Formats: sequence, C-alpha cells, structure tokens
Amino acid sequence: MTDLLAQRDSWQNSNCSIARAVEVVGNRSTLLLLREASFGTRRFDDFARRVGISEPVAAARLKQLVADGLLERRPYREPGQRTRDEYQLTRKGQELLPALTALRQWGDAWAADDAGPSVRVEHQDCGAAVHARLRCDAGHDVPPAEIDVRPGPGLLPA
Amino acid sequence: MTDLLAQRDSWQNSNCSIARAVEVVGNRSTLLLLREASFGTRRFDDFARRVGISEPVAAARLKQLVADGLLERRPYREPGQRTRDEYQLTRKGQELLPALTALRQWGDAWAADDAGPSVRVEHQDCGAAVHARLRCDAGHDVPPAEIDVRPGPGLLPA
DNA sequence: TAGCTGACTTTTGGTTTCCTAAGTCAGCCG
DNA sequence: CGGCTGACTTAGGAAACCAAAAGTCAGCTA
Repeated sequence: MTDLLAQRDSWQNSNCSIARAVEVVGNRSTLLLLREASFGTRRFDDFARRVGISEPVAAARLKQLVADGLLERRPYREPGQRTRDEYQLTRKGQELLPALTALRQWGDAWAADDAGPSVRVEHQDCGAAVHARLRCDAGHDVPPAEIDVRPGPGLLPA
Repeated sequence: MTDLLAQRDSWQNSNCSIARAVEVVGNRSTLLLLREASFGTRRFDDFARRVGISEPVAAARLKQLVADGLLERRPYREPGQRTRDEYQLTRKGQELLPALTALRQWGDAWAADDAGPSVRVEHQDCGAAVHARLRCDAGHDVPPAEIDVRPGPGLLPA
C-alpha cells in the first residue's frame, strides 16, 4: 500500500477512471437528469421541471449528455401531436444505473426523510427489490471495509 | 408507470434520496476527496495535491465532509513527529464506496485511456477483483435494462 | 529560543454556473 | 392564415467556485 501511495502522486487525476467519470456526471443537474431519464422522462420541459432547473441549464446539460453519448435524441410523435424530440438513455448511459442506484441506496440509508424512500426499484422479471452491491469474482459479497486497493496496469511503469 | 410519472411532479427533488446524496457529494472535488480517503490518504496536503485542488478548496471541502459526517478528524502522531490531524472515513463515508466503485467501473468501461485501469480493487480476504453489481432480493443479477421503477412509501399519499 | 513544517486561513481576482425574463421558431389546429 | 404550444436560445446579472500568493499558528527540533 505504501508503494501505491508513493506512486500515486504521479498520476493524480489524469489517469483515474473516477476522475473521468466525474468529469462527465460530476454535477448536480447531470446526475438528476440521468435519474429522470431512468424513470422514463423523455420530454424537455418535463426534465427541466422535475429536476428543478431552468430551461437554459436543461438545454445545455441535455446537449452535453447527448454529446457525451449518454443520451440519444430521437424524433417521436404522439397521436394527434406533432413530431417532437425525446431523450433516451443509450447503453453507455444505462450502465451508469449501478452508480445511480448506489447513490440512492446511500441516500435512503443516510439522508432519508421520515416518509421513507420515494421510489422502489424492482427486478422486472421477479418483482424483488434491487440493490447495488459489491461482489468479488470469487462470489463473495464484499462489505466496504473489506476492500483493498492495489496499483493496476495503468499505474505500473511500462 | 404512468401513475408514477404523473405523481412525480409533486415530489420533484425534495423527497428524493438521489437528490439528497447529490447534495452532499455532487461535485468534482468532494468525490475525488472521497476517492483519496478510500485509498488511504490521511493528510491535508496529500489530499490537496493528489486531488489537484488548491488548499483553500481542500480545507473547505474537508471541513464540509467532516460536518456531513463522512469523514472524521482525529489527532494522530507518527514517531518523532508532532501531533497532527488525519481524516478518516466514517461508516457513513465508507458506505459510499459502492457508488464510488460503480463510477470507477463505468469510467474503466467507457472512458478509459490506453494504459488500462490505474487501480485494481480486491477483496481483502481472497484477492479477487471487486465489482459493483445490481442484484435483487431473489438473488438474481440484474442488468440495468431489467430494472423497473415504482413509487415507494415516501411517494404514496399518506 | 529561533527555525521549520504541516495545516490551515485570508485576500484577490478571474471563470463558471445558475436563474429570470424575454425572444425565437416550427408545426398542428381551427 | 393566425394562434398556440413545445422546445428551445439569448441577454443580463447574481452567486458560487477556483487558483495563486501570502499570512497565521502551533508544536517539535536544534
């Protein structure tokens, strides 16, 4: 671990996946927009209203999310309505759901209000509640206290 | 789902666990400081240098993290050195590790550079790689596409 | 006791972020 | 064709955030 600590100064943030993820989703409105997208929100003004941000901010963030490939913009039309654009999660965006779920879980546990969780996440197939968990390749559930950080291939000198 | 969508306007962000979690950790430097804490960084200037933020910002964020109960500040002393303060993850802070792990995993998958992941997270007991996963109470692994969001107790009218 | 070091705080000034309010534009509806 | 609505964009200003440089303070160490 000391080795790792000593080397870590060299990469700092440039070669850190967390830093790169945070670069994309590391602000309030982006995470909340992704939450909305995962709940099925599709329309521009629903995003803005439900997230509680102004239209200019919603427009800018959504545009950025599309540019980053987390959302896809596609035309759709409801009967009797004109064509509109909807925003839908791409696979890249969907794969942030574990992170989002872990955050919600933490919020439920540590920052909940009296009313209890406002949403329940279920497995479509069986209806059971879904949780974010850490698990190792040997199949163990791993409590946060039992994880160990080691240098990876990107850190070791070539 | 339509029911849920209709009701969702009423709670917006006030009663959302994700929003509350984001309130605490929803910015770049806070997440990165927690990453450092999980790597074992303890001292003030190591935090600042490794995260790549200035000292005033580090001081403010660390203070906020202590106030929010994610970090604990405690005196410690290395042999031959004077007493110093270290910052250590509390249980509340530790339980954010699944979220942090999920973010890293996403970054590794979608925003990695050529060198590969810079850290490897292992299960202390067995050395196997640790991943963040979604799982339901029935024991199934749940891919992001198979989750279903329903209103929870905090959303339903009393 | 004078110096040094770690851990801050203060000050200054620039950049980013956000909101409000108002304007634009396209297409269905009457 | 004229109004309306959804989806934005523009303009203007307040607030938050940030880095750099300098100052403070406490307690070893010489």
